[in-house]
Amino acid sequence: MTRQPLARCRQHSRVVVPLDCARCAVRDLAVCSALPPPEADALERQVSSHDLQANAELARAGQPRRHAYSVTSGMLRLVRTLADARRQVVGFVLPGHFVGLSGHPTHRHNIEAVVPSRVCAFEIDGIRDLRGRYPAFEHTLLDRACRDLDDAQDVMLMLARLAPVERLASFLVRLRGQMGIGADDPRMALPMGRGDIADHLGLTVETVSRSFTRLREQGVIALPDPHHVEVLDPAALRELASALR
Amino acid sequence: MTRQPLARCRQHSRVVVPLDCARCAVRDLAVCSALPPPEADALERQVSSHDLQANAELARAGQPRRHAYSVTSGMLRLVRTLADARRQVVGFVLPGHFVGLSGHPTHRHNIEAVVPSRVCAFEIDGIRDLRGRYPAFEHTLLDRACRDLDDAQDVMLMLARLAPVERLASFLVRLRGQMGIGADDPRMALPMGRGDIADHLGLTVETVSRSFTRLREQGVIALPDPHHVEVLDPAALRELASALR
DNA sequence: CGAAATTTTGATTTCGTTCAAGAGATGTGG
DNA sequence: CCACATCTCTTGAACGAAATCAAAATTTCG
Repeated sequence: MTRQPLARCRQHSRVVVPLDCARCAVRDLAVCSALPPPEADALERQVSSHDLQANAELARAGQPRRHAYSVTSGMLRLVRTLADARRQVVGFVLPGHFVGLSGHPTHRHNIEAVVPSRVCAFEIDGIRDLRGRYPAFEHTLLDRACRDLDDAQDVMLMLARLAPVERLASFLVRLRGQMGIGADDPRMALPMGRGDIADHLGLTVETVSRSFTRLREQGVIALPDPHHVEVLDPAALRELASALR
Repeated sequence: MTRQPLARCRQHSRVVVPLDCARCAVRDLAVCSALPPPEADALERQVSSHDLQANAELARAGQPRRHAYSVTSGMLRLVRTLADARRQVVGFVLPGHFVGLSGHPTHRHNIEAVVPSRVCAFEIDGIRDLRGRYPAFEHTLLDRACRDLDDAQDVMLMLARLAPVERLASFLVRLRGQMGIGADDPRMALPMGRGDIADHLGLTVETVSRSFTRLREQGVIALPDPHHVEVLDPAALRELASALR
């Protein structure tokens, strides 16, 4: 139920930048890799790259769905808001991931940048076209949709049945997975604020903050600053995040 | 956190029945319709039909994923359970719907019959094969996966931010949609028990029961018996279920 | 460096859970 | 087909955990 700072809609919250797929940092992660090189070029012609500043809105709920996006750098959040400002962050989108594909003709949530980010925008029509022509592309999309569905079900269990500290632990474990952080590396960055975490976990900012404090007091994590976590006791964290596979 | 009656594992909880796709009640709803008639026959050879009695287990979490299922009659539930018996009903599966497709090699939840049901079981390998050979089939699967993902996100918002009465209202509206009940028909059946509803909504049985009572007291619904609801004030119900699109 | 925003901590209230018991439905065997 | 036993659902009372309200501490950024 956190009130989010309005996305700054001033002129340069969103800037088109030159496209350079050959040097794309997430090329092998991204859906693009599902296409053979010549067709990847065809895709490239339909794609535009955009720089977003923090809190910029890439799409708004209810708008016609014209593009899908692949994140190159930074982090996006998917946000659903009720009339009375109750908010839910459905998920965070990290580099290499794809967002915005759906049968619905309109967006079902806002897509916003958590931090300054860069995305590739794909024309929906072009995607439909490529889906029809390159089975491998459609195959990749279906695999990803299945994985997203599995993740969504993890989140559902968390929201339905876990206590606040367990939700936070589960979130940290899940995020480490998404970020590809190895079990050996204790450090992790939390680009999003407490409000976003609260709205993702179905809690208030205060409860999230208290949960962080409890994990710290129990020696499970250290908090050099609000945006950096060090996992001191990975086993304990995993134990709390029982929801995880 | 409701303890569920154990699935009766006696001999005939699951029975193979003769297959008759031509007379399938859900033929045009089901994924089968994505294949042209000759190939539908190929599919038919890989499919087996099963009768399940109430609470029979079709799959158990952790088991290798060998089949996916299309429901012909009755109702299934997808259940995730934690070590300490906390339970979540991820979703209910109605006739014409498809379940069990995922990249994961093992099942992530139990698949159980809510009431006596009939399903068609598809070999996972056969599906993979058909996906490769018939783009229209894969296309249908992707569309369905996207829709399931949208639904999952509706549920996430409900779990994260709605009050008990709102959750129940949202559930009733959603179920009516899934069941294809028209706005003109006030009656609906609730095949599942209060425990399943509670575990779907992230509440206790008591709170679900009280929420039903409150909706009844407010004149929004009537409850001829615990398994039948009559929607007296559809507008009020929709208003409460604000989560809905 | 200083102002604004974010995060943390504390006190109080509220709502859903828990515990307990009674009412009603279901289904089995006589 | 009915009586009885069992299971499910509903209702009530007490408790407790998270929300809310309030304010101090810390971080961020111009």
